[in-house]
Amino acid sequence: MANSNFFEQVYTLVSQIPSGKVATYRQIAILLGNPRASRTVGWALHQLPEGSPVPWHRVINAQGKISTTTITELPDWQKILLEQEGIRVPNDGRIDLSQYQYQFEAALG
DNA sequence: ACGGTGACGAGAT
DNA sequence: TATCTCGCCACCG
Repeated sequence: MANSNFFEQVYTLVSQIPSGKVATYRQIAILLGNPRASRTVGWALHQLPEGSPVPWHRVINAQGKISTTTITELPDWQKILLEQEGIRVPNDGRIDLSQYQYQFEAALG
């Protein structure tokens, strides 16, 4: 179908993450069969338009921290969104993955 | 077809 | 533990 692109698969997978849970770029990459394509996963989310229904804010790096390097506003914005969903973000910015990381059970449909 | 790009990751210092 | 460096790979013009 139209969703054979790597990007589309990323979007589909990220859309499965429920409110209050998070996933890592590496986790997504592994589920898509490319353990080393984590950068591409991040890039795919970077390309999302502003009004996208994809919950991009629920994806963080393997350290449990918010990435969003150069873009100034996004880090705080993403933190706010996560806290609104009940995720506790410590002062050092490290989210407890053992508590909040979502385990994709059924992956793609 | 080719090379630059980039919300990453892991190892080295 | 904090930083720095380098390798990775799909997308786009």
